[in-house]
Amino acid sequence: MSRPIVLDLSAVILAVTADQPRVLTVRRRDAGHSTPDSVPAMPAGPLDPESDRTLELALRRWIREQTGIEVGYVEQLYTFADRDRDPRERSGGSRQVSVAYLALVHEQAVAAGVPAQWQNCYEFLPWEDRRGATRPPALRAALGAWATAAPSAATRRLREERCAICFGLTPAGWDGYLALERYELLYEAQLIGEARRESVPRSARSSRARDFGLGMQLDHRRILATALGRVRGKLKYRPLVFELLPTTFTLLQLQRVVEALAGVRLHKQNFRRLVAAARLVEGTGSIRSGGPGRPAELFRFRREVLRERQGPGVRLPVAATRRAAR
Amino acid sequence: MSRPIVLDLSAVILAVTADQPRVLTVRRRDAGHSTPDSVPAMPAGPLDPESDRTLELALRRWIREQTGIEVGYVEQLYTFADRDRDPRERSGGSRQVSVAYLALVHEQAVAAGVPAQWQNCYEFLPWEDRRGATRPPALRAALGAWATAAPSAATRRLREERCAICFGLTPAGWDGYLALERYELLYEAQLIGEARRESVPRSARSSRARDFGLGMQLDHRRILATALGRVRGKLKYRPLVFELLPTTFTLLQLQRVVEALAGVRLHKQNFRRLVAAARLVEGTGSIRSGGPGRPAELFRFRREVLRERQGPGVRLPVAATRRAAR
DNA sequence: GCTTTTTATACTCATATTGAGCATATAGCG
DNA sequence: CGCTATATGCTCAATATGAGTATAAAAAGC
Repeated sequence: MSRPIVLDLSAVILAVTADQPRVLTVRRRDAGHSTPDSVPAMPAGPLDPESDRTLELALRRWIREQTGIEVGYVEQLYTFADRDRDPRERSGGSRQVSVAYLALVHEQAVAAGVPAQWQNCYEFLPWEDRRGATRPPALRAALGAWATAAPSAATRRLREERCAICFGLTPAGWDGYLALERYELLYEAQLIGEARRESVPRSARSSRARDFGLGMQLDHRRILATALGRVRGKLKYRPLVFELLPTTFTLLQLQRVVEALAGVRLHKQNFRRLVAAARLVEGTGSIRSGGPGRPAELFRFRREVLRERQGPGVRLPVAATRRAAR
Repeated sequence: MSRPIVLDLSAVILAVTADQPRVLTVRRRDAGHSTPDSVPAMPAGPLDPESDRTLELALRRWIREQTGIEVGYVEQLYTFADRDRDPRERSGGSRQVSVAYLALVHEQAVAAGVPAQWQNCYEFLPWEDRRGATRPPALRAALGAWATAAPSAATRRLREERCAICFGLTPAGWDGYLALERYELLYEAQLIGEARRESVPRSARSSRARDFGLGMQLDHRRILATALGRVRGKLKYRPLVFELLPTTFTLLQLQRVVEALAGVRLHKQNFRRLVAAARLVEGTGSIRSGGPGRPAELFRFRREVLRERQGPGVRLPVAATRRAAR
């Protein structure tokens, strides 16, 4: 019989806390991984072809077992199956296929003793956060060097064009949806640690190459980039944000969650006009004070919007993302 | 060792010809299927975990072998893995997982002797075509009957609400993107032949239940619905249409392809204003005559639009889809 | 040759949406 | 009180959208 297939379920579990998108990571204790235990990974585990009726049920089971957390909204992301994406394969093991899922939750405490941890998504993909001045300053230079190092003038122009589109240096501006394209560009440019870890024996690794952001096990950072791109795209036409918010919230809370995911700042007055016009939310009458500033009204999601509007979501203004590109 | 996993690649290969979206189907000759050979299926074949480096390469290999056609644009759609989605499993076989892909091509002739065939997508999903008066007239009544037959008043209201949203009976109008939701609704309502074929022994099948549209093998119609929804959504923010058009085309050709996929009619003058304003195309100067009417200028896709615009695509006007709903 | 039909393309116009501000209200704090 | 921070209301110009009208240029029918 031919080499067997192992089908893994992996979960990108996202929450937004304190204006930051957070991802739930585990420190895997499985044997067989060549990467050290200290490298974070997504919760993941194999499908049991006998007893798991659906992929989603298997996924929820693994999440529960590995993190103790119950997830609500879940959606399938992508299936990763390139050969040698897992070093276990090279040592003659089975073919490792991974079906990745996206889950959205409110951040909840991890039980004591469970080796799971919430981490800021942008620690792994720092170039994706365009809200402040915190993006990696050396990135642009490194990309320029990569383009210059092209073997031919034509390749060089292609590389420059790709960089310009991916990083918003064109009139089109910054497009949050392209998170995966950016990851793959940086991977090709050897600016992602995993690119070297997987293709070169440990001893021969180029020490000159650098890594922007923290690394993850296997291709889990690619999976995270896929998830981020998907969320950013879907935000615009599905009411996903509300999965990440408490049942009642202020408009600023809503805006901050959108901004955290999209990675850009928005114009406050226009944002509230937008959600008001789209009738995405309704006031509850009650008011939340406590912090500084004038107290804000609490709102809740209007489910009825699904009946009233096509593609109900928070359409991000393009200009805001154009501004962020500067 | 536990029951093995077989990973299939299946391809929804779409083209648009004569104002109709077409899908490439095969008459499978494999043994082991309980469905008769005359039922169409998508091209599909198992991943060879030894020799197939990536899923996409395996997919292209299977498409070539089964249809003789070379596909260009390819994108992963979804992974289907529910238990018992394939009757081969029930007879103690391996777990059947299928990674579905979408491919876009220009319709090309199938070589003689190859058991592949182009068919109109809307023959399988007739309710998805809202361009004319051709939608199944009895569908609405059948859905109404299903809602009425609900076991409780609450369930009934839920069913009615789902029908209204899915079939555009609300102020939100018709949303082409919801193709999969509609399929699943009809499946639940026992208005899809496959729903009965799979859950009930052949002898006990309800003869009263009906099927709107032609059936396909296994869950391939569900996969087709997934593909249609994906194309319709992505059309709006990616220049997918041009994969289906020759290098030069008239604006009416472009509009007809969009309409065929979206399943709705569009306002001609506004459509050309839209593509002109988005700078998606550029005139070639040459002119195509031959048919009736004033000759039209030939246009070509402007690749540069990727640098200039965010989410470059054919944003369908919502109102057009609202009109179609009436 | 003239009319009808069919398609292409230009232009109009009222209305809606967007981007960017200004202005004012109401809290906590030193 | 004055300062700062947030909430919320409102304006205004620039664009985009929906729905037409008008005219041009071909083929087909007679």
